[in-house]
Amino acid sequence: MTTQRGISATMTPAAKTPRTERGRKTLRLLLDAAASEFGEKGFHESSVVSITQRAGVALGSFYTYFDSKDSLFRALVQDMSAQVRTTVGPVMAAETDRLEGERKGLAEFLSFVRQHKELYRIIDEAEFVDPPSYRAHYENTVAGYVASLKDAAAKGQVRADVEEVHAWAIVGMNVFLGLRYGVMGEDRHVNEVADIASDLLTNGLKR
Amino acid sequence: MTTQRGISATMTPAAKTPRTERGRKTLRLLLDAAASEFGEKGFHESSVVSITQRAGVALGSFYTYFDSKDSLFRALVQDMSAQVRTTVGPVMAAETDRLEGERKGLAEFLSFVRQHKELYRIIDEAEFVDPPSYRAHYENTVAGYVASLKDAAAKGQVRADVEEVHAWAIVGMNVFLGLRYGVMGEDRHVNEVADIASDLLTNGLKR
DNA sequence: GTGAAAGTTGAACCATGTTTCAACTTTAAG
DNA sequence: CTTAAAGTTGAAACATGGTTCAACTTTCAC
Repeated sequence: MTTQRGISATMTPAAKTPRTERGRKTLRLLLDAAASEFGEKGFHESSVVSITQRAGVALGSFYTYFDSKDSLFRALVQDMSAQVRTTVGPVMAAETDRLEGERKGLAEFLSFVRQHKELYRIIDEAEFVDPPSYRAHYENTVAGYVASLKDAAAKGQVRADVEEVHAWAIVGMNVFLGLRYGVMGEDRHVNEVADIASDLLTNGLKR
Repeated sequence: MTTQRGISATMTPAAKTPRTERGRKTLRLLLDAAASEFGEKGFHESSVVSITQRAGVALGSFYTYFDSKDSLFRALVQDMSAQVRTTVGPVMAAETDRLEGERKGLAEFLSFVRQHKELYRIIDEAEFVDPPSYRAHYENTVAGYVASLKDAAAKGQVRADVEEVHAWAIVGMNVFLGLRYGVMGEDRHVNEVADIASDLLTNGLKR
């Protein structure tokens, strides 16, 4: 479940930039350890001590790279939010038909969640630990949906009256499907779920 | 935002039952104070000291009624979960047509959330403080949806193939609409949102 | 009225965990 | 090589806040 990744371009000064190779390595160790720890125990049950132990680094070293436990969490949320966007976005955009893009996008999202359960949980907890990050994450997501839905409407691919309410509804749908069929259990095939949801979204519930 | 309510029948032994009138009054003071405090600050920022201060009761009295801060939280989640069900359920059930029931139910849910922002937030945090309660809350909700959708399908009111995936999708939709148009902002009329969502759910996105 | 049960009180105890810091080691540029 | 900057270390200071408890007050059934 450990995510091997570098320090992305979107990583803000939440983390103090290391100057040497050794420093970069230590920072990455801390970030990966934190992702696992937060994912398993949640923010408040996680401790800096335990994170540094996981990382195989001394307690004091933590404060070479982060101002506080909170600032580490903030860094992680931003990193993860960006990861979701850059993973799912392109898959959706690649499709010319918006509804087909939605289906493919949901399948990709479910796979992503299954591979990154810990990161998914981190975003959820941001609602309480760092509300602005949480809001920003969903507002960004929804804004993207509104734009792309209006675009599709102009092309006649979906109904003409799409707006913000539809976008929130769709995002909520996807988030809960991710929670149930990504995090809570994997008792359904990703494509099966995506097909059913896509059909519901396209044609509605009426018979 | 303070919810004046008695000790409901569904309240489990999480709280020690008081034997006198005076005791019942104190317990109610503590529950109401806790609902406000958890709603404003979240579980971990809330303290037993502060809750007892709000309630105008001595610190030690808290432990006359609850084993721990956790057990208080658990009592609150159960109480609130039941409140949502008993408020929204009947409104939905009163309608003979399932799709119309869904519209009315969502409108009722949005109103409920606006009046009980603090309780809504408490359920969300249960994902981290008390996962079993959280799971139970949504699994109960979804189970109810599945049953009622299958019932409607038998009557020919909705498509015949409705199943669990649809239910999770609908619940996710409603939860996010509640988050956005109930908690985050009230910039839309409850009925407007319910109408749009209901239309989407009935007819889908295709033009 | 009376006394045993119920309820109240808040200081003290205790556990946990964040943050600081001064001595020490490693790195890498010149 | 040399040495200043970067990085490391972990014990200790510090802060917070949950929980206990023994003395005290109120309630209410008889």
